[in-house]
Amino acid sequence: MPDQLILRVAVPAPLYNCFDYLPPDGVLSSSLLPGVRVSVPFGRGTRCGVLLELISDPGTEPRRLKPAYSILDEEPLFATSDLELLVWAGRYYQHPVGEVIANALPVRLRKGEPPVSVMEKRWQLTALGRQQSLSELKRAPKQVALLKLLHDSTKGLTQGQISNQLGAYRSVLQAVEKKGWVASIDQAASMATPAGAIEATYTINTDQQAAVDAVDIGQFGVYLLDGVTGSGKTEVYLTLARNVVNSGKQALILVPEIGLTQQLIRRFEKRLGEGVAVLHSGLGERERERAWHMARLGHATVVLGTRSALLTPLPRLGLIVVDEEHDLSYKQQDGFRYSARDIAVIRSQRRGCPVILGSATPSLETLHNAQSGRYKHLQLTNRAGGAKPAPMNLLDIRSVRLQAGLSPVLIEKVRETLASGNQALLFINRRGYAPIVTCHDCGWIAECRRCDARMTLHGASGILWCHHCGSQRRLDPRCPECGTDDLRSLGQGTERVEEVLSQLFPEVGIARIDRDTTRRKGSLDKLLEGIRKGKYSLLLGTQMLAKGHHFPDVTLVGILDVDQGLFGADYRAAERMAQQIVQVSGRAGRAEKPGRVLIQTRHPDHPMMQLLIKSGYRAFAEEALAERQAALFPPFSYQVLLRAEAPLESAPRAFLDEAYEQGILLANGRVEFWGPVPAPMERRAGRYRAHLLLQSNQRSDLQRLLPQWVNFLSGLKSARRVRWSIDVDPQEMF
DNA sequence: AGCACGCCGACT
DNA sequence: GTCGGCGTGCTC
Repeated sequence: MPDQLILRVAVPAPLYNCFDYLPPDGVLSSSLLPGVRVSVPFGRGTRCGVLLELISDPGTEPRRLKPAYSILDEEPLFATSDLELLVWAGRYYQHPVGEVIANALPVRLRKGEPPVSVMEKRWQLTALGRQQSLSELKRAPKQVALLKLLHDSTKGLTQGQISNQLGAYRSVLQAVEKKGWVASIDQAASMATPAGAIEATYTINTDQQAAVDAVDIGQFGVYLLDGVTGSGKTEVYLTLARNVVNSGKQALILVPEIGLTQQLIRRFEKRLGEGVAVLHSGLGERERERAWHMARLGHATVVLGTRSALLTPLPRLGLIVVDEEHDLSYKQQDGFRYSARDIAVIRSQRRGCPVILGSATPSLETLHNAQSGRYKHLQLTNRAGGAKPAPMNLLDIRSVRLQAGLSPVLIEKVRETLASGNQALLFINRRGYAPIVTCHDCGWIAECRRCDARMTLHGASGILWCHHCGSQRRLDPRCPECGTDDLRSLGQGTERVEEVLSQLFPEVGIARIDRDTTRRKGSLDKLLEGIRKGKYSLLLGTQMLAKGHHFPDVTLVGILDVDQGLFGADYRAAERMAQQIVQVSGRAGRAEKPGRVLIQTRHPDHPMMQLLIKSGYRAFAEEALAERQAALFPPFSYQVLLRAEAPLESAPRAFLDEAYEQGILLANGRVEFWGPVPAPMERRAGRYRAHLLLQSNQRSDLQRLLPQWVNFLSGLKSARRVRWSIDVDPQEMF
């Protein structure tokens, strides 16, 4: 029997193996290239997978193979090295390859639709065509009309434009093309071709220059770019990206979800020219796919995007930047639970190019790697123009009468700030009007029916909203327990603070920035624009305020409710709180207008807080790292979290108990098992949740265990009664 | 995950 | 007699 080519296809399904097929009937083997999409029969239906590799060994395959239906792409969408990275990521995070690869594709391509064209063909007269005298062409009036039309256009015309003018002209176009009088050019490709080296149109300071010089563009290296807000990390990114582009390579810039504003995009486009492709959720499917193709084809020289942009195929990748590397949005929280930051490091290593992790508040993992010498530590110490970091002070609010969470001292400071013509920023990490609604008579509290959580009141008028499952209901003015109409709302969210502020400062423009005011596309950009122009003097919002945007006229930052972070449910709570405080504080002030930060707390003596206030983030981080080391928590150990949830209360536990038994057996004492335990909020959206935490000093111990364990788990009967998932390097425990 | 097959309760 | 419940098994 002659060798038969077999296609190994990554099919999107929650199954851990690949599937083998015979080539489609009548397809040339030259079109069977790894990286093309393949339409295949799967179960009862049809699916669109990606060809991973060709194997030529028929003997090892016992089952009957079906032929694939068709090859969907003329050229591979992924290079072999891109596929290898995705396969690696699937193994590392224990997620089916087919779904990992599907994650890397724009939605339309995932569904098997033909790729959108990036080539906008434009037709132009050739030199020969220009020489033709039209009067000699009396017998071909249509050709004359076409040539005349093209003669009058400078940039050439698309097929669509021509048919708009002249109707059906396909055959005529072909005829004159054959004569060599007209030719088409590829617009997309020509647009992105750099006209020459991009010039440095700005100057950077010596700190920034030193950071740029320290990066070896030619080889792999991880660099922590550690610089306070306003120290100009973006200038460093821009300079490095420019150098990389000028050497003929591509730069990939990742930013947190909320950090990708119109302002940042314009800045990159202005500096780095037309080769910038932006990938983010604000784009329509076709636009997004077009940008993706531009990157894949190498036409885009800079790719700017959020988490998923990391998976974009890039033929000439020469630099990856992960801005605000501590940001949690780099970790996908469902499905394929990957960390774009961590895969960025692996991708750079495989590619042999540098990766820059930038942050004013580096994650403890990254800081640890920098201290141990695995990452190179670059520091930007000076803020632009010599601005000093804003001093932080604690406001003891024990036994202080608060007005919507604002102490009299803070209100007075806000008043002074506004009176002097500056802006004030208030940070409160809670949206809505009030987090608790209770009956003053009987003590009833409004709770979600599907979660172990209280409902948040939205709009003083009264809609109760569960922030965990999204369910809503009207607030009945009467207590459902005792019928009294003395319901009261306790605590405050951004809406109530805004209400009180507008009473206290009726003349002042207030910008509230939270998920509710920025839901619509472009509304965040609009608010930021208003702030920049001075339309608003009081800025109020949740952590969205802490990300990426700088407000130079803000001279006072007030943090309202810092205490929840001090005693949070998981061991990362303190790290997050510190990052948040420093990030928010960094929004304030500039050289000639020093800022000031006031933090309200009921625990003014908390040692970690004291350390942060007095000595700054680095000192705090050192101490937090020492604590982690003592407790052998990450980054001094590695974790995997097995989660399970089900409508039936006993189901997750039953599944996790079996998982535990087998896990212990497979681990052979090299992995610690914690649990199973109920999740911090056991019931959420009507499902009971529990998890089992695995920890080890060696990544490899966990990695060795996982494939067998996951295989065992997928075969469990009790697994059918739950939704379960594996989270490698979990960031959040709930 | 989907989807079909298969074996037991209340309906025209 | 059937319609349909979801337990179980499979997807090259």
